[in-house]
Amino acid sequence: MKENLRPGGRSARVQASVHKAVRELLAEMSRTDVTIPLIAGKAGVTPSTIYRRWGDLQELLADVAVERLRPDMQPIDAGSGKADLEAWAEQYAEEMSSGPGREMIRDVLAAQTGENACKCCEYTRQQIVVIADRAKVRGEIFPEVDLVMDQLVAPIMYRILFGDVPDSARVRDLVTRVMSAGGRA
Amino acid sequence: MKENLRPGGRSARVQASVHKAVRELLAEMSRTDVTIPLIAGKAGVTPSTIYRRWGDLQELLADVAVERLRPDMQPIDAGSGKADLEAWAEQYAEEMSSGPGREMIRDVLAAQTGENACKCCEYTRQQIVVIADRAKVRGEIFPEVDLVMDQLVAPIMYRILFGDVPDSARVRDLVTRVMSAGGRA
DNA sequence: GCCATTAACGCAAAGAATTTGCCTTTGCGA
DNA sequence: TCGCAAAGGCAAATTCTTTGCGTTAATGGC
Repeated sequence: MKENLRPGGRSARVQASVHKAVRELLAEMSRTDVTIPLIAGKAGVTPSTIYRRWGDLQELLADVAVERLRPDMQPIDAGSGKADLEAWAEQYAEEMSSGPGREMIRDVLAAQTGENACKCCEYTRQQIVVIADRAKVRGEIFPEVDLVMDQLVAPIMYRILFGDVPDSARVRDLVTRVMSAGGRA
Repeated sequence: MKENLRPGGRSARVQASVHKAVRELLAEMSRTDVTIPLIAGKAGVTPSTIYRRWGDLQELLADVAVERLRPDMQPIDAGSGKADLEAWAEQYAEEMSSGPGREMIRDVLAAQTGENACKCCEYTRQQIVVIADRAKVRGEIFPEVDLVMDQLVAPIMYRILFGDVPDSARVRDLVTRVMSAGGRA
């Protein structure tokens, strides 16, 4: 794979217009009504182009979803590691358990390629790393990033995926627990 | 929904033969090659029957997957709460991270109906409850079931879903942590 | 036990999506 | 500039999905 995605390339243009078409269609109709011929029409390409590049609708949706799941900013600085983590976790839980959030996660996980799911996990991890680094610079005690992934991110995501939306109180509990459980310099 | 599934009913027969056909087809070919007409042919029904009952392939696969994810036995008794949990968690992680295991989870999560995912989570929870009850009968200290779900099951599942297969050592660490973290009578 | 009711299925035709072969265009490097 | 290789357009063939209508099987009242 050569990943011919230089800004001016034809591949890049096609990808951009197809992604844009998907985002617009998802915004204006139900996910189950979106089809590849529809996307192709809106994007100004032929369906066969999409089939050849993405294989099927599932993969295309996963591709678009993972892009939308990329954080668009650093976690806000709330003054301390715990406050940072609390603020971040609440926002994360809220975004991910919203209708569109759940659909994006589903799209990412439903794709055959595990690659997109990895990316998605990596984005989250990076956010935690930023918070952890900030805490370390302040000289605070902060748990290992892996511990936060296991004890905070994983439970939030598990509940969202398996039917039970976590509320703010529970998220705060999780934060408190992870902060007291594995702290170290 | 009336759930006309008495053993002798026609609905029950159709469901059984369709499920069986799906299981057999999944065993002998790739998931992406399985189609509804194929299943219908093998099950001895017409495709329209399947479309009307399940809606699409995704829902049917989810239906079959959740059935296969139902535990077929109680967690083994290894002598103590911690040993029970360790044995159970290792087996769970292994089954779920195997190729077929991952596919079943994906199928369940990819379906639009969250119902199947809930069931799946409930099955797991029940297994933990059994282990917890057994520990309590023995007079042992054992953590709350919710805590075990958050700190053991969720991390295992998160890693499986988002690309990183947990090995035995990590599973044991998780068990140790949850046993020491939240123990109570 | 028999008949009316209704939900589910089979069949087949119509409609929509997917695959594929072949040709053209585009971007890249010699 | 030219040739090469990768990607896209087009259209035909195939396959899947939807739907209307008639039939069958299970259920409940009598």
